[in-house]
Amino acid sequence: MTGTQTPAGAGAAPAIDALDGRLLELLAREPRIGVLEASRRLGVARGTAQARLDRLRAGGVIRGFGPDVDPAAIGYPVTAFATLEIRQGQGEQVRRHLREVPEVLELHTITGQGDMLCRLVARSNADLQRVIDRVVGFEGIVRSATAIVMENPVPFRIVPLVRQAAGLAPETGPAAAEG
Amino acid sequence: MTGTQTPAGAGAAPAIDALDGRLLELLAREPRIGVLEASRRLGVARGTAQARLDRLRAGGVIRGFGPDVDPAAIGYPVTAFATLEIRQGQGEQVRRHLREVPEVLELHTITGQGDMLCRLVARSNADLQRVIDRVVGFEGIVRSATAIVMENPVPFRIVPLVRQAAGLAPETGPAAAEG
DNA sequence: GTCGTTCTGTACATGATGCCCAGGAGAGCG
DNA sequence: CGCTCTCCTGGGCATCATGTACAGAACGAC
Repeated sequence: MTGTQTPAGAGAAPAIDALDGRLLELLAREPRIGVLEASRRLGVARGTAQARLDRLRAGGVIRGFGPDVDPAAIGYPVTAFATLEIRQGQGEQVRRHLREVPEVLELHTITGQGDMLCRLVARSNADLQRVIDRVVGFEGIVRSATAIVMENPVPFRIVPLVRQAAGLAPETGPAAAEG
Repeated sequence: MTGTQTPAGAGAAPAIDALDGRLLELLAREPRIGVLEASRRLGVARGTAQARLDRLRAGGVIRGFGPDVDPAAIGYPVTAFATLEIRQGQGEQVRRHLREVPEVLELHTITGQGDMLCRLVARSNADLQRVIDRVVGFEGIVRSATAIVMENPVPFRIVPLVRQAAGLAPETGPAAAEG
């Protein structure tokens, strides 16, 4: 470990270099790839690729390799974002409430006192009503606004950001948005 | 393609059963696990686990096993959501514009004519201004509102939804929110 | 110049993978 | 009731990747 940096809190942020960036990009594009195959493609020794990967994982850059599950494929094709206004001091209760709702895929607290933003999924537009009722049916929530997702022109991606962080040139190929 | 919508193949989306659900949960919790180890934990033959996994992947339930990269760890600790109002007929241009911005991690079109919602990251609050300027500095965007994420009480998770879809009992353990 | 770090190339033992097959249990159908 | 189809089981096999280790070379820092 080169543990000179000890950034408390937010971002550890050990800037990644070009090799890290290429490794991450490779893993994002072809997750089934192994360390050995990755090292071949990167043109480095296997030990190097392995050391880099270990370092990225230890440094928290790679949180894990969780399966990317498509909610639509398991019966939840409708996605929505709900903005919730929370009564003063009810934040913790609301958090606990929303954590219990499976259809709440993620929850953020955002600027503006008492505001939260959450991503929801539902089995249908009609079912979304049920989900919203359950979500907002809680005393601590004083107001809510829901926006239904119609299309997803840019699915979640990380590769372009990784390339930028690694000092690599922006993608130029035909398919310039993956990962 | 639009990642969230159900693909044209319509007939697909076969409800997953309990074994599928447990397999998905296992993979979500311990991604480094192999098929062999998974089959042991599930108490089924290896061939069964392998067949189930293959089926889940073929059916689009598992899109892949991409590395879960933490933007904060590569120098982008600030997250924000921006709502954009788009001028009639400029949607496609705006999409292409936003696709070119690495800090745009995902983009959705939402209800309300001409509205989009995107997730942004930045190196700092000050840097966020630069990102927003780049995002909204485009003729097709007539208005925008940004909400900075302060906390993330529920990071993106899929396990509770999978359990529900698979007909398994909701999580009851001490740590009831992962994935 | 010398030290410390990183990368290289190689080696080895272990274990997982991909693939195959015969048999058995269960569900649905005629 | 008996049949067939599907799925799961349990085993085997060859190949391949993994984890780990080590000595030497390249590079930059002091």
